[in-house]
Amino acid sequence: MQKRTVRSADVARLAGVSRSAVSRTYTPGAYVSPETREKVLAAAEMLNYRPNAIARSLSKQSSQLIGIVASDLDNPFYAQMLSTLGKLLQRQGYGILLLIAESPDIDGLIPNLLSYQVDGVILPAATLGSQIAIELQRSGKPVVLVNRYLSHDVVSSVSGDNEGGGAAVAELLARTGHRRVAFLAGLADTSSSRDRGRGLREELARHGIAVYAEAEGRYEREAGAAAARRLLSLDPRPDAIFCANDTMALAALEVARAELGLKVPEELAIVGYDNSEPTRWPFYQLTSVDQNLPEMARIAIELLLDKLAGRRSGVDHVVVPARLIERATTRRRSPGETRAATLLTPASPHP
Amino acid sequence: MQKRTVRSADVARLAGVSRSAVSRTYTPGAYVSPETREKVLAAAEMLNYRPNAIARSLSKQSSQLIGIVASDLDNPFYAQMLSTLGKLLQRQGYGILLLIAESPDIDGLIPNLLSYQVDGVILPAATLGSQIAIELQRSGKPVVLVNRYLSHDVVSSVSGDNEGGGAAVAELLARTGHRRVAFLAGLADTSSSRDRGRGLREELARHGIAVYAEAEGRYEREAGAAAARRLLSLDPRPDAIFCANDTMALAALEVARAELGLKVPEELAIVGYDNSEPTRWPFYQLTSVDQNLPEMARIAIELLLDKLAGRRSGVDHVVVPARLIERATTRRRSPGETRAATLLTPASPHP
DNA sequence: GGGCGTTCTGCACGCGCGTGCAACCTAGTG
DNA sequence: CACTAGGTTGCACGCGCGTGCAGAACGCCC
Repeated sequence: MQKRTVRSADVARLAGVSRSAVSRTYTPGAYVSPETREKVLAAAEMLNYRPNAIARSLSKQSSQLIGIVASDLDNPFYAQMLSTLGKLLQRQGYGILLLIAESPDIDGLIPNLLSYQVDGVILPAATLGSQIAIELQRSGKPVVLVNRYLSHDVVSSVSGDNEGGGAAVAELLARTGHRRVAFLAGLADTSSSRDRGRGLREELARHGIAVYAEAEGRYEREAGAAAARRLLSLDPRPDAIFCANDTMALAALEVARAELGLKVPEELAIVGYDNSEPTRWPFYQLTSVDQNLPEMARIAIELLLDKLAGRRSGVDHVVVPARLIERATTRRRSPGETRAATLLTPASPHP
Repeated sequence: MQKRTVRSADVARLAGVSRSAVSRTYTPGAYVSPETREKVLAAAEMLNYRPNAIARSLSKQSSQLIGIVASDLDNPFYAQMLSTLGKLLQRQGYGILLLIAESPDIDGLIPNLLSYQVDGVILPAATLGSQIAIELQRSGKPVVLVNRYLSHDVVSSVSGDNEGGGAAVAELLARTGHRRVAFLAGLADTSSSRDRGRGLREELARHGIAVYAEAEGRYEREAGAAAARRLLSLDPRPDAIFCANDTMALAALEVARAELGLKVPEELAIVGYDNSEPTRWPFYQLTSVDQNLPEMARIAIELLLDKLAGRRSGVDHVVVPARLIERATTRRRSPGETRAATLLTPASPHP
């Protein structure tokens, strides 16, 4: 049990040096003779001294804290994103100030973040109000958006190649003979959903095919199932559905199999997005698109730290390539197409 | 773009009052006349002033920050636990300092947490070294363990009623005529796995049944599947498997159905733990045990805040009742047992 | 008019640490 | 021995804010 907080002055007294010497011992690249440093460290050890980061922050005008605004942690993609971002930041010596976005008053919580003088902010969220990002940016702090970008070139971002992912899906579906391809969108006002749809549409068009039908499933299971039912009740029925995320794709798969008795992929192909864990489960084997989350996280951190270090200024938009992962809910390509297939068929998600 | 950080002195000057008046305006329960407060708020608004929480922390010797050590965010249970804890803390005006536990050097990161002068720490993790908790406790900060407890009465904790959960499963399996009940354990050195096993064992014993076999699946999918294969290759085969979490239970279910062609629940009953989302998916319909996560989170926060406010001292261990959720992977009770069944068959997880 | 209580304000110090600057010490050189 | 350069150290101030204390302003009553 710690009686009283140990200050650098206590260490200095015990070591027989000045407080400055203690401070410098803990400041990389400061002038301290080896002997002094030894004495200080010994005394610190004895007193169980830890520099007070709060005081340091105040003095140095930098908290070594990064704010992360998390939302949608029920979604494994964002949970893992948070975990990965956090690990990377920790390794760089940063602390993480976490803000859980609740629908009502995110705006009320952001100032709270700022009041702790975070050095920068990461916003990993497709569904977060853009207002926040702009406001943060205006406060002068480095901000990086993950998995969303703003049309006005105001805030830096890193996102997956949603358009490319959609296009890859279109290419596969077209080549394997589908002509009535439906799109099950996520949230209408997210760039991710829009771009996946656009990629699909444009690549299909290149093959002389139009998107057969569209519905919105808000990225959720129930809404996705309902949308799938609507799509599958069309006459003639779609022969393929591209869903803007895995959650909706799995729901669609269950509707198709259990409710309608459809054979997948023979009568209906289904493709998801995110390459989440359940896609690999034997009952599903869902063809999906991998976003390369680790790379997205890595780049987000890189962007942010570069800005902090003044190595980079201005606004960047980085797009991370996506990868189509073919599994059992889509038809195999015919042998004659092996070459094209090689480009897109992966062994492991990311080598 | 903020030119320079706005200090309380700037506000004071503009408002024509002293710096103290500004400070008191932002301190609930301090003496300020309504007119002064008005002037201050107007000036603050004009300058876009936000009190510097770092400086406040230093001065008040309290950071209003709670440390949360997160691990296993891939597990939806812990992801949601983090989310819930975070929301509750935010509503109470606390900030969250997040630490992602990485296997190698958690011990190296904890001091980092402490150096930011967190007011308290929450450790939601079954697999986290107990050493850390004890060390934290020794630093004099309030600590609450979630979903794990230490045998020595040293650190406060809140956990689910693992023993009761295991017992409820035993009761169900015994009543529905099973005699060869296997236990698929999680990690051997976690209290959660041990207690679930003990509850099962003791309640089965009360029905004159011994646990038929045991295996360890480390709470993971692959290891769980392997363990399930081992259990199911016994002769005679178990007629029920209780798995220490849903992940392993789903894996076992797939092994049973897809690899061995077993009919569930006719030939084999399977029960999981956590009542996670996939248990509700139509393909699985897994009987499971709900831990009442929201209640666990609520109590964890309550314990911590009570300690912070000095309303509670000493060590508490709170156990939150668990609830058996019967679905399609276990047999229905016979009509004669309706009364007993009512006790345990839930409509919704928690009313 | 004087005394007193109430309400509010400002002063000044402290929270724990970083760091520019000057002073100090040592060794080396002429 | 005098002098200088280089290496170390300590002093003192600042980071932005909270708060005890003394005093000011005001109103009230005798």
